[in-house]
Amino acid sequence: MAKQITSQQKDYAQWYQDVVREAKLADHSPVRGCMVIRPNGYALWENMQQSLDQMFKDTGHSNAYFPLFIPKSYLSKEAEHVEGFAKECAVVTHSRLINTEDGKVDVDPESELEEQLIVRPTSETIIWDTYRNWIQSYRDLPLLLNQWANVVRWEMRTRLFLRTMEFLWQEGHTAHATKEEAIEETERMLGVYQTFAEEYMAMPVIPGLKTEAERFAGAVETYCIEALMQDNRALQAGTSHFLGQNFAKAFDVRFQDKDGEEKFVWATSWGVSTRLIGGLIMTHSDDNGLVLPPKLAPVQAAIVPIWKNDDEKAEVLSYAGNLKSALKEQGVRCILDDRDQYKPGWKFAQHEVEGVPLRLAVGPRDVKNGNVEIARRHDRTKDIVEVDDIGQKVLKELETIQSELYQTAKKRMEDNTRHVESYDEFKKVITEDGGFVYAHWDGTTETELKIKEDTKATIRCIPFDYDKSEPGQCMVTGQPSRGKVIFARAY
RNA sequence: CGGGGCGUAGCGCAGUCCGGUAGCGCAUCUGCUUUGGGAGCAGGGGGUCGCUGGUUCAAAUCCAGUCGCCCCGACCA
Repeated sequence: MAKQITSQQKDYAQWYQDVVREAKLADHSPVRGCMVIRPNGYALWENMQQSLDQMFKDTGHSNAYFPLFIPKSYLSKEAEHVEGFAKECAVVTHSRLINTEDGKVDVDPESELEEQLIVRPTSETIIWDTYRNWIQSYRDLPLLLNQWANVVRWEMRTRLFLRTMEFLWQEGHTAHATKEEAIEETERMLGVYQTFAEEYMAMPVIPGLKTEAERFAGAVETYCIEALMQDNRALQAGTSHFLGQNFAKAFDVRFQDKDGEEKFVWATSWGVSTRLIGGLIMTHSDDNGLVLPPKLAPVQAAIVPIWKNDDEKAEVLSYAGNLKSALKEQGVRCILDDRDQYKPGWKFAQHEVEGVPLRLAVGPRDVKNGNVEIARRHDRTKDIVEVDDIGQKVLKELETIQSELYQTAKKRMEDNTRHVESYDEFKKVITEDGGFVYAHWDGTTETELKIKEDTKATIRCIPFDYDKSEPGQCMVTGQPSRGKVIFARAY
């Protein structure tokens, strides 16, 4: 039925691209590595934004906006930070174009900038430079800001939503008087991300700590949530960083504490991006196209009327109109697809490939019998139900779907999480099964890199229950290990 | 940056080997019939064949450049 979608089994990467295209989420732009987010994709992002934004507000944060351009010199102020991002920065060097004789345009060599500008790959530097001016006293703390923005990272290899050169995200940047408070904030926001991933995206995640090799450039600790995609590769879905006093020192952000002493502030930053859309696709969708969780679906229910002649059309549309009102009354995001130029079958297929969770079909038969046909996208089941109390019934269906999507995804993650004891076993499992693999590791970057080189697997995180797990010996070196960490091949 | 693939109508492609009026499917427009899982028939519109140069009576096709995009790897959210 699906038009142009390669099966997951045949070629998962191609399937992913096909779904993005057929569900009209995004197009490739004329510029390599950039994407045009189409209305369907952007509506999804808006719903994500809305939910997250509310959660940020509920935890005391305010939104602000910092500039796209960052003076080049700022990047050099925090040594590790610059090292992490230097290789992927877009640089603005000129400010003008001129017309050339052959009717084209060229950069005006005379417009060269005195100080070149970096297009932000992230905003720590410009924000901390600003915070210096805003923070003098402990009374100015904590400073809890977030911004919704685009950032640019000059990537070698891109994939729509998962890694593009420009992407949309939010970045929270907070300043605190004490280390403890900053760590608490880092953990709190990771919790927000976990809640969002699980309750809204219906995407189970494992929260944990990044190893030194995977840590954000400039952070003391990076916390993350890791999800497992249908092809058994891991996806870092969100990160929250405890920045210590690194940026405070680099940008000289001090405050006078209650005890009268001048101290550097403690910092955090945290972000999720349009990458989440990629994660959403690879968590729930199938060979028929996109599957969306009701809480984030731009359209939760599509009503498709069916008629043969004008008389039927009139009565079916009237019936369907009442149906729509009943759903709207319950706050269901629904559309009545009364387009005349498409046949019902075409509409069924379109809403299916675009991931609309519920389809309500009504024809003359239903009008006569007081029924509605309800079709669920995620498991492709259909039922005829009585139209009485349809609003409540639909709400209930949406709740069930949301929960079933989560349960299915969670079971898949659990079924693909394995424990190994030896390196041979590890290599076999990583290669043949993929998924999350718990194994003992001696805690050194050297061993981690060797494993990566041997198997392409990286440590996705040191899970939070690490200290509770059994000590053992590193599967590679035999050195003592405090507990098992989670490996996977990742996006 | 390596390996592979592709640039021909809005989209997907054939045509290129072997040079000879630029085609097919979908989409689009008009009309009629249709409508419970991507409708049928008839008629129409739409193209600097990525770009530059060369060979030739003649180039989408051959030759030499060049630009771009996609996929797979190395780096990364």
